[in-house]
Amino acid sequence: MLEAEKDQILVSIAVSGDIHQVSEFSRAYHELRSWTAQAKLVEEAQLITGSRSLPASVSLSPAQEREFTASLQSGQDARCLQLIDQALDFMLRKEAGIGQFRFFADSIASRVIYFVEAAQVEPTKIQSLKQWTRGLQDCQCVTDYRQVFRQLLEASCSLLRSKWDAREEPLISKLLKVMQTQYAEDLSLDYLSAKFNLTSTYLSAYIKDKTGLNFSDHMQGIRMEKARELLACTSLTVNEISQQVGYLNITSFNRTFKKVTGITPGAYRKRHWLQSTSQSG
DNA sequence: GCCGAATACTTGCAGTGAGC
DNA sequence: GCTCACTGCAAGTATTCGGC
Repeated sequence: MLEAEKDQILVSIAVSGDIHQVSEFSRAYHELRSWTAQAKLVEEAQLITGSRSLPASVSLSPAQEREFTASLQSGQDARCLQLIDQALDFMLRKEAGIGQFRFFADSIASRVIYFVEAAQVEPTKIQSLKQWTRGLQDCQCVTDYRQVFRQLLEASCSLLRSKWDAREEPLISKLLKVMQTQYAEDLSLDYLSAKFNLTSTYLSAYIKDKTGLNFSDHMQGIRMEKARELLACTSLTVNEISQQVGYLNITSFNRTFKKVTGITPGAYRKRHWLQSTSQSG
């Protein structure tokens, strides 16, 4: 019997008369297991007759990873979920196997737990978070994954936000608040260091030490999130959006946007528009 | 914990060209 | 004509490292 999957699937095994040794059966069993891991994440029944080719990459891109980490650490669960949704959509489109979905879920969950532990949240609260991560192992469809990720990320970000707000790190909490509210202005490390009576070099190192990310990474993450929102939900020109999110120059905005998302602002808007029209129509 | 100097990186400007 | 993408270059800014 497929012990690990006994609660989720029912398997009937017919043994060919050609198999005489236990080792042969064992090999067939492991082959079958690898096939089940390659099954598509769909709710309808599937007929699996052999191995199939799977998408090579099922993780966040390096830029998405940086943004996910920045959003997680600053307690922005909505943006974290957006990135997860994008990744799950991509995996669905590429017909990733259920094993790849599990691997992706495990890697995200362990990263979330790592950062919550690094923030020195009380162990009892971390234990309750781990319940959500265990829930990821029981997901049967992409809707399940979205739901469990939502619960996990909302709880984790809430813990991280309250940790900063609990005045254990009052300075970093204030800094993140300024960055999140004044991203549209010409916000520099010099401005912040003057505001908090520190040198810019010390402040730079302090932000990196406390959050794991640089000042630039934080600002970029916040600005790009807002830019995506404006591109998707408004008819403002790219130039207007670049100014609204704090770039004085559209060239810098275009360059940064492409670096972070992999596509230009115009292409992003077009793609979002195509997706929304195909969903509504 | 904090600072100064060197280095690395980002930004803004100017210019060009493609597409509508 | 307008918007957008792209490039090279110079200037400005952020990061890192060694030291106090």
